[in-house]
Amino acid sequence: MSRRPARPAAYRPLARRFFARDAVVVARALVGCLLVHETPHGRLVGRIVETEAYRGPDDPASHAYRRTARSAIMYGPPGVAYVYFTYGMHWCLNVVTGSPGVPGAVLLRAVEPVEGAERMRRLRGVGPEVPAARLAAGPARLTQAFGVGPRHNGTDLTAPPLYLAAGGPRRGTVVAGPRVGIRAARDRWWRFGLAGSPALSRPFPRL
DNA sequence: ATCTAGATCGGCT
DNA sequence: GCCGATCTAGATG
Repeated sequence: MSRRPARPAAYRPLARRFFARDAVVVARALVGCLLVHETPHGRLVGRIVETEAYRGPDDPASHAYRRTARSAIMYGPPGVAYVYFTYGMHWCLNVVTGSPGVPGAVLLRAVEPVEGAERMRRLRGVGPEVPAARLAAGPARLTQAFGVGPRHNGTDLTAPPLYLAAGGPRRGTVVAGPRVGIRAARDRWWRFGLAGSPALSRPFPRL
């Protein structure tokens, strides 16, 4: 019996057309996929356990609700990174969805480390008291653990060094809930997660 | 378990 | 000027 090795020599990037769909569809589909960063110091890999969809002029919570210098990238081609700065100190990573003129993006909120947990620990500046599953359990923790920052804004996420990859058959159930930190449109359940994952930024409310 | 404050600054009303 | 698509440490039930 030949089985998939735990640490394959390479991962298969998701094609650009994967992202050329509605943000809500892509957000749900990305749960279980992989985030890969090939750095000079080694490869960092995490399984995506939490995402959020942000759309365009119909979504008051989205940066692309209005087209501005910052949000213009969400109006561009899909499969591109949108990295923004918030709260004076944090960076968050999105992948642009839809098609030029139809804005959208998916915020990567949490991954469970698959490869490179030790390096992630150093990048986070935390010790062994933090369990591996908590190293990238939040949008700003994720970027810090993966060494992602402003230099990645506008880069292509369908090819190395920083890319998204297929994750094989999805284990577990995808659940939905209101987006975190969003007051507007709380009835739109555009936050998706792997039910019961220890790497979620926070639990999904039971309703 | 749940709350609060404080850090810190770019974007945009 | 105000306010975040956040995180951490510390206090309190």
